[in-house]
Amino acid sequence: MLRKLFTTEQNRPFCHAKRGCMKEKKEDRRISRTRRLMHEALMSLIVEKGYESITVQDILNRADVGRSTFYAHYRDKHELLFSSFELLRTLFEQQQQTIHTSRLTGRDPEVYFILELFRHTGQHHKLYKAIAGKQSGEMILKYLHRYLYKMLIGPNTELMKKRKAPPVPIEITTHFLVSTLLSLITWWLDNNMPYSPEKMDEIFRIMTTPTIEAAFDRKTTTHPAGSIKAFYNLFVESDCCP
Amino acid sequence: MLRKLFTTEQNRPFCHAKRGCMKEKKEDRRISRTRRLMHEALMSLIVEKGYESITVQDILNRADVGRSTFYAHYRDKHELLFSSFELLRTLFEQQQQTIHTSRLTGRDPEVYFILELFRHTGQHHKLYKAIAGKQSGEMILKYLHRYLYKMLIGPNTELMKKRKAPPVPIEITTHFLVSTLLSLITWWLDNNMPYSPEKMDEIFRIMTTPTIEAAFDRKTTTHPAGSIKAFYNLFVESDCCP
DNA sequence: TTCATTAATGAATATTGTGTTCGATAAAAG
DNA sequence: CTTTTATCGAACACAATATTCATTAATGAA
Repeated sequence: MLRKLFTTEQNRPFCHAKRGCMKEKKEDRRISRTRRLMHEALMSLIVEKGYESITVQDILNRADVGRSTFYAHYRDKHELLFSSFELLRTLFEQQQQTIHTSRLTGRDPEVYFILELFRHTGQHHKLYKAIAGKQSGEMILKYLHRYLYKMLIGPNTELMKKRKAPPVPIEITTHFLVSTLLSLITWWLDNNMPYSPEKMDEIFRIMTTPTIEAAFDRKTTTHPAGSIKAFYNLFVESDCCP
Repeated sequence: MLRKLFTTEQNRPFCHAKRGCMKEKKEDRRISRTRRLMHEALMSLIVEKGYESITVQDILNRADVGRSTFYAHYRDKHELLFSSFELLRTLFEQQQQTIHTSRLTGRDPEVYFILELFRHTGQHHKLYKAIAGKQSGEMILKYLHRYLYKMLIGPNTELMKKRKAPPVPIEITTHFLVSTLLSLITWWLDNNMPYSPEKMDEIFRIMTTPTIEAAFDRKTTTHPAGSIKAFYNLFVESDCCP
């Protein structure tokens, strides 16, 4: 029975990571092999001809798997793409976790978030280019936007609302920050990463810091560095589960 | 013959505007009527159920035209959407033209570009929401990005490159500015335009002005207003034809 | 008004892509 | 070795796309 595949995994077909899975069930080699093949097929196809124009048949040909096998794993190609993204996301969050715990002493870890994001993106640039580059689909970009929004700013909106009457409404500022970050990442990927992650991190700060100062009430902070620090403090510490 | 429709128009099926068309050929009323019906159908359908999920059959039902009629005009629904955007674009450019010629004396017209863009967007917000809002397809957003890029900055890149060694590469700054503008517009539309075009224009300046100053070499301009002015001077005067 | 032109019609049809089913096969686990 | 189960592959139903062509009717020009 094909459906058995789902019944054994109990409605969580994409639990690739160890996050939350106490029992490290050894996955059937055939399953991981098939999934890997399909992921690789999708990624290479996106780079070649763009996400939208890919058909399931293309994926089957490239991955060399049967039609029924595909639908045993994913409902459609969107779900396949989504699960690719989930793999990267959990990987990044694990790396974040280890970095933060190993840096208990030393300078504030919050400040490194953007840098780590660029590093991680560069590390897996082929995958990220497929997912977030020119050729990707709208769906995943919107999802990324929501994800970064929640990850960076969403849960801490209350903190930001305490400031009285900023010249620019807060929703716009947050929307703007996420858009800027996302546009920097996609630009970087689509232009074959001409600068280092460190440089991109620096650029992000140069471009957003003055805006943050201008958008929030400048008078509440005497030292400009204060507002920047306050903003970066909002970054991590969100238990976001989209 | 249905194909006659295209042979008479000689491979430029969407020459609705006068731009470049010297001979004002009176278009058959049936053609413009059919196209109008299909445009209206598409726009209302996008607002209702989102662009991606619309089928050609939906458009046919809503517009009440025959299947073959649709394909006589447009290759697919993408082309229909694209031609809708073209109508708005030429309308905006005509408005810009008349505004600029009527304001020969007075303050610099370049500065009004963003404001006029917001006003025009607000004026036709239903159409723009369909085209650029949450429900639209990604295709047109990417096209809008390219269009604004060319319109605002692209042709004048040489001018900007004369500045020596700015702290942020110019390509990134331009990309950033277009992304900011686009994200402001889509945010504004998706949130039912809670602020006036004037306020949005102000917000755009508040958010981008400090970045422009930071991204370009601050030391080359003594007066902050100078660099802003220089930037806005780059805006208009482009004969962009995407 | 008349008349040649041509856009629109609608029904038929080929084509493509999606998603499902099921018995047979082969690989993995125990 | 035996049981389990993921994969195969071919068939199928279905939905949507895109094309065709003879017929109808609206249009613009005389």
